[in-house]
Amino acid sequence: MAARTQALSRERIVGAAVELLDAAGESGLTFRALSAQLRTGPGAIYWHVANKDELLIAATDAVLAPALAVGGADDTPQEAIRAVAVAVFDAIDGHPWIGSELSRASLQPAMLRIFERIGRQVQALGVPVAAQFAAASALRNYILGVGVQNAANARAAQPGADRTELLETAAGVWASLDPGEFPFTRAVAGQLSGHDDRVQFLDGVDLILAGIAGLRPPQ
Amino acid sequence: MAARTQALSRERIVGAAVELLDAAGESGLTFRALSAQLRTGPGAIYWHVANKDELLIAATDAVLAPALAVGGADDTPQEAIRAVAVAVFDAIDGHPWIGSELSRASLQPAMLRIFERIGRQVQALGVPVAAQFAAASALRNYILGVGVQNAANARAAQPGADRTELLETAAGVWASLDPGEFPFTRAVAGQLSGHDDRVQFLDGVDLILAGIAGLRPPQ
DNA sequence: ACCTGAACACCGTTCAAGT
DNA sequence: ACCTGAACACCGTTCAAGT
Repeated sequence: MAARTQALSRERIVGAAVELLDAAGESGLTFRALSAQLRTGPGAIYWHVANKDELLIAATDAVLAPALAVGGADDTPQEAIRAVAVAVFDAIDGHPWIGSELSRASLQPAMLRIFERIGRQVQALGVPVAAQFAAASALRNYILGVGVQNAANARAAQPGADRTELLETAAGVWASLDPGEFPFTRAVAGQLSGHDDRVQFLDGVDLILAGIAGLRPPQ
Repeated sequence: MAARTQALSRERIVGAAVELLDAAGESGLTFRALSAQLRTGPGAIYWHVANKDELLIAATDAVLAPALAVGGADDTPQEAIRAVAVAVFDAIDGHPWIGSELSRASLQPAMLRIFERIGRQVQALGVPVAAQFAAASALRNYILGVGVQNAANARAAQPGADRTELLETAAGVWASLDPGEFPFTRAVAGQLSGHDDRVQFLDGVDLILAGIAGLRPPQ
């Protein structure tokens, strides 16, 4: 069968939006570019999607929802939390625009999914009910903070750069700061360029998990 | 002396930008609105500021730098870290646009200031050198995550709403989620509307501080 | 019900021309 | 050195008109 123009649908629109965002970043997604790729007019998209915000939220969820389907049934709660954290980290690494998008709407489905996944494991850890909300929030906020930070790093650099190059650049800026005003930041600049930020991200998760462990009543 | 048109300057431009952002949010800052308020043409601003990104970074730093000048000399490291965290939290509460802006550029001065302040206190806590970077990063990432989240909440609601109203709205959404898919989020929805999110923010800081305490070698 | 594409009301940014 | 403001190259979104 010959290739034929497919009918427009919300799914096709969201899929094309993800492609544009991956290929050209946040500024690459315009209704004109999107409608050109879909071989239609810009107005057609509005029949399936209310506006650009809704499109961005849908694109974020389309990438994150499958990424969050990780972790075996026999994981410990700590392992399951690390698995969620790594899934979000890697999704943002592969699609930096997600990092900025997650920070635009707090009740978007992707954010709720992350919170829910973490919260169940916090329950499984035996954290008292009154402290579960704070514990799950702390983990989610940390993960969101790292993701946003990494997305900003990626946006600041040239499109092709990988994480190692980004860290080199940041290390250079840190090392050139005023020693009187930024002694600490300068002192740790060396660690920045050598380290694996994925490992350090998980160290931070473990730090919070260690704090959460202290919330558990003595058995 | 009669009021007279002041000469344009970077400071006046940044000050007017902060006023516009506070009054009308991120979408309120345009070069046309800004130049109208400064009684000049849009092109004049470009003599003092390279572009809109630089203007936003300068506006963020103009609000955060003085806010970070808190804390007495006799604070414990923990107290000093909490003071920095609260300063950032309150600055974002009063100027929600800062929350989004902080997430746009990782090497901007406001972000570096926060990291430096926290890092010095982490040193003072006696954390081993090799772990200082991870500890300071974890705290900064958590603070950034909360700030971004709160800014998103504020943007989602009507301009006048205070934090209590925002939480009520979120609690309503959470309570209406599918029980099969979101049991944890639904279960804690009740805690959301009753609690003080400023207190809970500090609970999260304490959680990380507790984890960091475990990094200290036994004396 | 769904698509078309011109038109509207904006943007950030540039730049020749002024003082 | 600094300011002016028209103009350029875009945006998101709407809507009459089509099928």
